[in-house]
Formats: sequence, structure tokens, C-alpha cells
Amino acid sequence: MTENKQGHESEPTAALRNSSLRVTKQRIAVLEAVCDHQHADTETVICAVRENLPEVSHQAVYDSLHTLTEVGLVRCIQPSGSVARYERRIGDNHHHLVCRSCNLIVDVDCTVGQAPCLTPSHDAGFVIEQAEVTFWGLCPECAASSPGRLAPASAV
Amino acid sequence: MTENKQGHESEPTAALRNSSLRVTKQRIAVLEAVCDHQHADTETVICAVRENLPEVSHQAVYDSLHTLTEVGLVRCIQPSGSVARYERRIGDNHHHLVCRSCNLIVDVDCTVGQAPCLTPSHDAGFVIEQAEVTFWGLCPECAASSPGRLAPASAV
DNA sequence: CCCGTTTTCTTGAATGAGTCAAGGAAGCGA
DNA sequence: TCGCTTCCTTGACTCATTCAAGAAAACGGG
Repeated sequence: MTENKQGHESEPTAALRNSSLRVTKQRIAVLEAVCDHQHADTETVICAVRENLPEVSHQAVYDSLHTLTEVGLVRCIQPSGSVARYERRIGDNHHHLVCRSCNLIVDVDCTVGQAPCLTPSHDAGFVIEQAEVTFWGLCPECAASSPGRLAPASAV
Repeated sequence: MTENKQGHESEPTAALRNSSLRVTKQRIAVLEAVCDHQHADTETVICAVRENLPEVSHQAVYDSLHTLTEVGLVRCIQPSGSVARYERRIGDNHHHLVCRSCNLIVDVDCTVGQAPCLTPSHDAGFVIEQAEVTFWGLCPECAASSPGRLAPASAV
């Protein structure tokens, strides 16, 4: 098992407790899976969790991911055309590079200063809470294998 | 009918022709529906199209939207947790305000200068093609009806 | 340390946006 | 008008995600 039983609690356990969530092996495994697989979709998380806990139901993973997202222990991102993906890096307002060809997702730090695009030219009266920036393009490998063109097939 | 038969072609017809697409009444109706319903989802587009063309199949609308998106006559956006939505305003790199409570979407112009967030601090070797910025928050009405709090229920 | 309450997990079925595929209809250049 | 090509209709299907009911586990109080 990946659990830490040496006196002090493992990081996931502490994180769950700090968020007033019950500590279950399923949730610990989900947290660890998200840590180990940056930007993993639910399918990937389920498989990763089952390496340690073969019996988990997909529903438990869905539930855990929702709960963890709600309390802010993981973050859910869903670039257009993609299923839900989860990441553990939270608290900072970082953004994402998404490859149009292979769907690779990479983190990037905030662009300009600290909260770059957090001030739209006019906010239409909205109370703005968060700015989410997604950069679309081609990752190094895909760019290399399709020289000259940006989008190899179609993509928008 | 909304079609223009007075000598020169209607705008949608011309747009289709300019994009080397066959001019069909279904595509014209889809283009007009997207114009008339900013940020409409596919369901809404289908209903709008059927007001003029009661017999259109949902598939024709899906196909048209895909084709129109491919040639750049409409743009498809998919904020997290939302189904695909389409808009006619294209060519400028404008962004969106999305209300977490009622899902209202409003356009905003580019924030800083012309291409605000188009330069991530490090691009991880990506060839960047487009930056997509989504501002999450509460629209004026929802903000008014839930004073003090930003997100009424849960949200991320 | 055990019990009871509450939350969470398992199981299995259902939902719904979007896609696939085959044949008929319409657009459009000759 | 003809014929080729593209597009539309019909209907079945996929698959991520959700719903629901009952069993199991967590954990605070006794």
C-alpha cells in the first residue's frame, strides 16, 4: 500500500482531515492518483486507483473527484472537446497549454504580473471570481512532425 | 422566410459561397440562428432553425455547425460543465464572462492591449495559436440575489 | 472499546449530448 | 437538363456522467 503508517499521517490523509472530510482509502487513492498523473481524465484516475485498490467502483472515483473539487483539493479542467481532467496543483492561478493534435496539457504560470487577465476592459456588471486562460497550439513533438502547418488535420 | 431574394444575395448566402460551401437552406438557417441567439447551444439552434424549417434533422444541424466551425464562420465555445455553444462573432480574439449561477455568457473585448495573454511566461516549446480566456463569476442579477457570497451553491 | 448515526461506497440501471452509417435528395458545373 | 458530388434524413449507437437503493465504513459519544 502507499499509505504511510509511521507515526504522522500521510499528506493526503492530512489534506482530507483539514477539509473536514472523512478519511477513506478510496479518497486517499484518488488524491494520490491525481498527484501522480497530471491532468488525468477520470478513466485514467480510475485505472490508477485500481492498481492499489482493485475493487473501487467508478462511482466512488466520480464522487471523490467531485467532493475533492468542491473543497478545493483538486481542480477540474475541461478544455473544449475534452472530457473532465483533474490536477492537484491548486491555489495559484496558473493556466494551461493544450496541444490540438495530441491533447497534451502543460501548466504555465501567470503571464503578465500576478493576475493577468483578471481585469476585462468592461465587466458587464459581473462579479468576477476567476480568470481561466487556455493556450491552444501544438506541443513540440506535434509541431515537429507537421512542419509548416499549425493544425495538421482540422481542429478549431 | 428570412431569406433575401431582392437581387443581391443575403449575407449568410454570401458567407457560405465565400467559404466554398454549398448553399443549402439548412446551412443558411443555422447561420441565422447562431446570429440571432448569441452563445446558443445545439439544442437552441435546432429549435430556432425549426421555426423556419420544421423538418430539419438534428444531424443536419450538427453537421452544419461542424462545417461552419471548420471554415471559421462560427466559433464553438465550451466552458467547463457546459455543452457546446456557438457564436457568430469571429475574427477578433474576444473573450467570455460566464455566470456560475445562471450560465449566462457575455462577450468581453481583449483585456490588455491587443493580444493580452498570448505570451505565456514560458511556452514549454509549444507553437501557440490562440489564447482563450474565460472569466468566471456572477452576472449582475445573480450577484444581486445572492449578496455577500460569490458562489451561491458550490462551484469550483 | 463498542454503538449508532451519518457519510460514503457498491451495484446496476439510466440519461443525454454527440457520433456513425446507409441511402435518398439537393446543389451546381458542364 | 444531366450527372457527379456533397449534403440531408433516418435511426441506431456510443460513452462520459449521473441517479438511486441498499450495504459498508468512518468516527464521536457513551
